Amino acid sequence: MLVSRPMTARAAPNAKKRAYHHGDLARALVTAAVELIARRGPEAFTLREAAAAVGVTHGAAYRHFEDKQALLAAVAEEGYRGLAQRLAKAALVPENDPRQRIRVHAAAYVEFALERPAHYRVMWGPRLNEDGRFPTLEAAIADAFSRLTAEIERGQKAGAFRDAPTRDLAIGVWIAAHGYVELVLRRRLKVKSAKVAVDYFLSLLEPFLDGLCV
Amino acid sequence: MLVSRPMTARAAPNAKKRAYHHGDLARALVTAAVELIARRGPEAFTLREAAAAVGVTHGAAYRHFEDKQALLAAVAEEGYRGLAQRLAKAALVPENDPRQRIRVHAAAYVEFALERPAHYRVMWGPRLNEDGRFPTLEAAIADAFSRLTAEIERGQKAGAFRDAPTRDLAIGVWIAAHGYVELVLRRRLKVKSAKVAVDYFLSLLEPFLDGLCV
DNA sequence: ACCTGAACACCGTTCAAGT
DNA sequence: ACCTGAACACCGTTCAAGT
Repeated sequence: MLVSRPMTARAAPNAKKRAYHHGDLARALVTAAVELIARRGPEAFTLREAAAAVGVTHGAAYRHFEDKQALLAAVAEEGYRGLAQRLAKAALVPENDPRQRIRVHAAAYVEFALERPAHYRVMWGPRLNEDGRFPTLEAAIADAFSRLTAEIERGQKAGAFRDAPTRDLAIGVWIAAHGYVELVLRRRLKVKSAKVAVDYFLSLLEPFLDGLCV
Repeated sequence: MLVSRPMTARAAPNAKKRAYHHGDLARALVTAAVELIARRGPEAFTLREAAAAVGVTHGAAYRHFEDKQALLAAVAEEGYRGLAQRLAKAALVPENDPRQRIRVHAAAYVEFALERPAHYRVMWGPRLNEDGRFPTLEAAIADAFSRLTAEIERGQKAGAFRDAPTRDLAIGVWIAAHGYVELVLRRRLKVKSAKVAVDYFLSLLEPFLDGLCV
């Protein structure tokens, strides 16, 4: 986790210690990386460009991140935190029908991914799955996923959902949502707009929801 | 430096045009790429190493492939052809229950992916989705997917599946299978063996199958 | 402690030149 | 026509040196 420093990038109007010290270079690099990735895609992203974007030599990044993957892990982590927030917001809808609540959560997931396709792809980056190398990332993933589990549990407690392992049903929603997002992002499925994409996903989910509800 | 150069399987046994002509360099590069990727992962794969593996200068690859992506597209295409074959084999099971037939197809998909995780990841490579750049790849994808559609149609004609658009139900199976594979390959889900992974997937699919069947 | 500047060992891509 | 050899413009990573 990042330790707060006296000076942040956007504060200090007449700061003078910019000579070679940056306020919070780690944070600034992540922010720059998120923006660069959103603009030009994860494949085009380079450490050097991120460093240049915050006005620093590329070697400086290694004082804060072990390597490029570590920076990407931080980017992914921020993504999962945003996803968790979005799902938390979904949980606040004034709706009591458990089935409809699952729809709202599933829609929130897909919406989030399609709003930031490049960032979402970093969240599934190939080098982010090395056994326990990025524990805070794993925690963020678990936290986001727990929102789905909590919602399934709610429906089960209300007696609306089938009596199967809660976690398994939550994974069922997750694989459907993620699989769908991939099909769209990889253009296996052409969609005219994000809204159409979300509605179509909800229609695909209907058989599962029928099976989910008792 | 002596590099062994395996002739392609169907090439002339005692061809002598090795001077600087290769029998079928395009094919050989794809084969070498598939093997390298399987051994060291898609991220570590380089054009130069593939060229070296077949005993040719890296620049030579450009006589046969426009760029690295074109070679990867050929690798992906071969993957989808293998997947289509596997699904075709699944369709031959002596089983008439439509629901069980879908299980067999879904299991075949996941098995295939987990047998060759690196190759499977190339099949979903980020640069393979550019509008119509690789038409033969797109055809191979469509062919593989059509096996799922055909199976859903079969069940619908038998009156076993719900009366929803055939394609939508097939996509439902696809997103579940692909989403699940991703969770496993990206270690979001830990599985002890491929067999356990397949069985677990089938259990996750049950709610969908309940909703699919009328 | 934090960053620079220069180096290193790689890449993908291009292209004149050979055969 | 097909391939080589050398070049080009990049990468990620490392590290002595500056402040």
